[in-house]
Amino acid sequence: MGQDKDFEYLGKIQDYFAEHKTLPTFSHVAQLLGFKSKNAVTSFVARLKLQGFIDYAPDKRLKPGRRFFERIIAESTVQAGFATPTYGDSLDTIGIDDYLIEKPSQTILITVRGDSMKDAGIFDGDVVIVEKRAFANVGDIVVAILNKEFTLKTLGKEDGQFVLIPANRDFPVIRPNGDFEIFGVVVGQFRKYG
Amino acid sequence: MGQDKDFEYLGKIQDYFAEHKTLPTFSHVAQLLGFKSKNAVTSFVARLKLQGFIDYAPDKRLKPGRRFFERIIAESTVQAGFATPTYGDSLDTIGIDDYLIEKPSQTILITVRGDSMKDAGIFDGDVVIVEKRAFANVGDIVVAILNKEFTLKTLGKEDGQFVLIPANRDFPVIRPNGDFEIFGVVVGQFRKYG
DNA sequence: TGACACTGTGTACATTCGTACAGTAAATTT
DNA sequence: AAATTTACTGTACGAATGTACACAGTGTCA
Repeated sequence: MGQDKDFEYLGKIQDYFAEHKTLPTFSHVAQLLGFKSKNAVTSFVARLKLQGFIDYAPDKRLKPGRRFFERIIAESTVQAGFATPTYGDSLDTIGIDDYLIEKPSQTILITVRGDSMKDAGIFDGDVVIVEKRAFANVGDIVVAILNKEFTLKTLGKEDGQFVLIPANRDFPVIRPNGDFEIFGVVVGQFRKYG
Repeated sequence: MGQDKDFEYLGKIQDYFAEHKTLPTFSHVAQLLGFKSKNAVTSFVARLKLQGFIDYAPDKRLKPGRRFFERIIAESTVQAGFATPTYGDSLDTIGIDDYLIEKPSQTILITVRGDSMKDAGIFDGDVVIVEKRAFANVGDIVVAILNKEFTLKTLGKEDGQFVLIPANRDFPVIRPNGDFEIFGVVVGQFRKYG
């Protein structure tokens, strides 16, 4: 199938975008993919456009289509392993931003310092995605304002009183005497290695 | 200062990018900002370029500069707290993808099943970002192919032999007798709550 | 085998690009 | 008040853009 080759080409264009933050011109695409004619690009682009990977800007130049940033998620199971996925497979495919952030205007990113949420898989240096709102459920990981300080803890309840529980045995459960405020709820987390 | 007006203009251009995933041409910028001449754009762009917000693509068109996507990540410290960032909604959709994925075409996402990397902060259901390559350093978290099965472990060395170390005391260190292959290296991880 | 879609080549072309240069009007400096 | 700088207008222009059309090679399918 030409499909496979198109996806190989798409990969190169995605790499170009990752590097330059803009899509190449027709001529550059031709150069990038080894075509000797710009017209080869025209039809190639038309194919990708049908599938939503590439689109046209108001001025006919190329711009990323709605699926351009999508990524394939493969399933790994400890025992069974997984196969290398391709676009053809009907696996979930997502853009990470869209997946993690639902309400951009109410969402902020916070780099976490300290190990108090270590056992919840939130390490020093991780970034948490926080949706700003005043209400949370027991069990949610929340950003709370306590004594005018922000802190990241799991929201719990003891004897009808809300408590803030760290996910690390070395830290104490906080039982706020006065009141505290919920700044937001952690809806996601990410980490970069290296 | 003209500075303020420039930033106001920059905001409009960032909005344009958020919508179109590409920067406008000089003519469109003029239109967007209410200029009647393209040349007004030339000098305006020159100013933003000096500050690193906008750059030129290989073909002289505009592309986002290194500071264009500056995302507002607040720092949280356990004791000191953090301040609410000012530009709440300038998180663009490309931000996280771009941060986590450097080589899109060689990168795949894998949903992790099992608790074998729990102590490394990789939980059941988390998604890891894997850059496909055959070589890794000791200490890297790798996806290895062992007995035709894929597995996620930390790469270690014992007596000059590579070993695969799970980040969970309940799992054994794997000392491959035969050879194993490195499928890729984990360069990032993310998780969604709720 | 022949018809026919694909994929890419090569040439031609109107449109649009970003830039150069000359000029105006207002703000800033001296 | 004169000189200079800044911010923008307006026209002109070579270069590069994306598109159109004719054509060649390859594989597919009846």
